[in-house]
Amino acid sequence: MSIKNLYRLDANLEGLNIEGTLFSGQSFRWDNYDEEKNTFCGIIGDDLFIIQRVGRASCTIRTTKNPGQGETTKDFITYYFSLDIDNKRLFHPEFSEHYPHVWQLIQPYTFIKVLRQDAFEILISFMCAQGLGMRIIRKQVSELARLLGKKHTVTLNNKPFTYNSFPTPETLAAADPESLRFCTNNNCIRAKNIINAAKSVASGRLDLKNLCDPEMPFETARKQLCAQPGIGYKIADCILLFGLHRFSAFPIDTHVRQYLAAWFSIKESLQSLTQKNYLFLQKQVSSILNPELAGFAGHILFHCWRKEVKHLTSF
DNA sequence: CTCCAGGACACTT
DNA sequence: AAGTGTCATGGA
Repeated sequence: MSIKNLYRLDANLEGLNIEGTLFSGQSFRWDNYDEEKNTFCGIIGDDLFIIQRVGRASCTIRTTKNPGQGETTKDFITYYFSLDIDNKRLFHPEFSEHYPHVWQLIQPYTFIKVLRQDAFEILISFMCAQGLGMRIIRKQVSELARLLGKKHTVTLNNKPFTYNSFPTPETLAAADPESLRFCTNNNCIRAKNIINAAKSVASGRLDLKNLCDPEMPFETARKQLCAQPGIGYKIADCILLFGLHRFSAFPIDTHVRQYLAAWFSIKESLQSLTQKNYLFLQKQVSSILNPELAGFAGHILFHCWRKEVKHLTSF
């Protein structure tokens, strides 16, 4: 295994709330880097990223990533952290008048970015997310990487630092369900579904690049995802939002249901979440949030609800 | 022991 | 098509 030297990139990431962004529960491969203060450590593809906050609006990034052809590392960061999206567009101007209490509460969270993450990694990660807590989801994802991902070692602070990439579709497709269940919270059905999805991607039957293409209608993309065993509307919407960069996708889970009822007085939100009700709630949301970026905005509400109201700390 | 955690699916009406 | 029950499993 090769040891690469990290190089330093100074980037002015104005308006990027790093802690909120990385711990908002959308990415399961970012964590605190305990050796340095205010520093976060993430794995994107084969590369390690160490991001340290410097002052209020700026941070230092160290990464193993080499600038690709025609793309600088800063370009990549801009894309990955969605710095091209102006968060002021997320909420209608009237929002603060209609929901002053919510508006006040979300102020510290309005800088949060939805990350444009790798489609396959997100596909599998959110398949691990049905009916489980955030902590266990993270555990599953890191176990998958540890068991089947490519191992890398780099020098960090003059010491070797080891991390694993997320497994490729081919590797996961070839995995054995009985051994994979140790990565899926001991759930054999989930292990099977994940292998099946990996096979679909590896064989080209499920073309993630195609799903990512804005030319493909949203509903068509969602339908293709839901055709996979183990993926319903909710997980499909998560994949669309975080992995396929469709910021209109608005996943509704137990927390979203709670805030839809508490903050926006949508009483149907407390009824059972049937498919019909799920779609009905999404329709209601489209009249509250900018439909084009509803999922992006929803993620800010999601994070704020969990932290400010539920006082949850695990992300 | 009970309840909850970023649901999905088969099985009735 | 729409509603209801069942499955699954570790952690608080």
